[in-house]
Amino acid sequence: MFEHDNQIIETACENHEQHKHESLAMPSDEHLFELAEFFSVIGDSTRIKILYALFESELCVCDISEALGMTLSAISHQLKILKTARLVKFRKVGKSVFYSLDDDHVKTIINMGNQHINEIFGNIIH
Amino acid sequence: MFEHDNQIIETACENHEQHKHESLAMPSDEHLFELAEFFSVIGDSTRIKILYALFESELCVCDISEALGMTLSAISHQLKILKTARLVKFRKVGKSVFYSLDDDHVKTIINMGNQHINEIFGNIIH
DNA sequence: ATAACACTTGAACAAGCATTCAATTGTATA
DNA sequence: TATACAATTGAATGCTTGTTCAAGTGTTAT
Repeated sequence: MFEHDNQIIETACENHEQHKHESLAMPSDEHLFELAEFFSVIGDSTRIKILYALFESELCVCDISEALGMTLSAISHQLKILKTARLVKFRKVGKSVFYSLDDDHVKTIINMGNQHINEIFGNIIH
Repeated sequence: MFEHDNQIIETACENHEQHKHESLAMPSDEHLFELAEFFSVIGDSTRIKILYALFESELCVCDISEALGMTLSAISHQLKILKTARLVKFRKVGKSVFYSLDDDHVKTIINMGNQHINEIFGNIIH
């Protein structure tokens, strides 16, 4: 489960009753890594802005670039990350490449994030 | 909304019909930043592991350190980030500090992340 | 008071990452 | 064919960030 092998843990605490129970609920390190990676993909201002822009409609790279006020290159790099994470898909039309959400429940996850932020900061969005 | 001011956008694309509609749905930069920050807090393996450990029961720093096979210092630093993001709360008992989830719907968000990962990779967790 | 323990903190270091720049690919048009 | 345009790519840069290390705080026990 956890790799204690090449690390020295400095503890002699004695409140360890339910350790066996915890281990049962903990997914594999591999899964945990993928989970963390997914959240870190949407944990970036630029990428969240791109996703928000795509909530409305599909857009070409050029459109997104203009909407966010960032260079084509910067957007393209971020789209690659979103593409790899399977959050966006694309279709080519002539010179343009149109991007859209690959998965509708990403919207749901982001909205739950909104809910959390609103509870914390107590403000209303858009 | 977006700061186009001190950036040069290299585009002359002409597929710009629905820009006014997009702007309506886009939250403020400040909100977007907080949202991204929230997701980046749970977008780290160590912090996700800590949260998973706390799903079961409240734990002292020492317990978490042992469960994850990491030093007290490393865990303490990460707990500070989780504390600042209001994802965990704590109570002091003698020498120990017991941490627990501050907000139950973080569990829901993480489980939605699990759902996404499972759809992408097609494997079943724990 | 002294020692031991649980935990925190700040500085330092290395690894990771977002943006920029320059060059390149591929498609459409003159 | 040559030019322009949309988009991608890779290297370089600077910023961010997770962990370690060493020192410190506060609490309990001897």
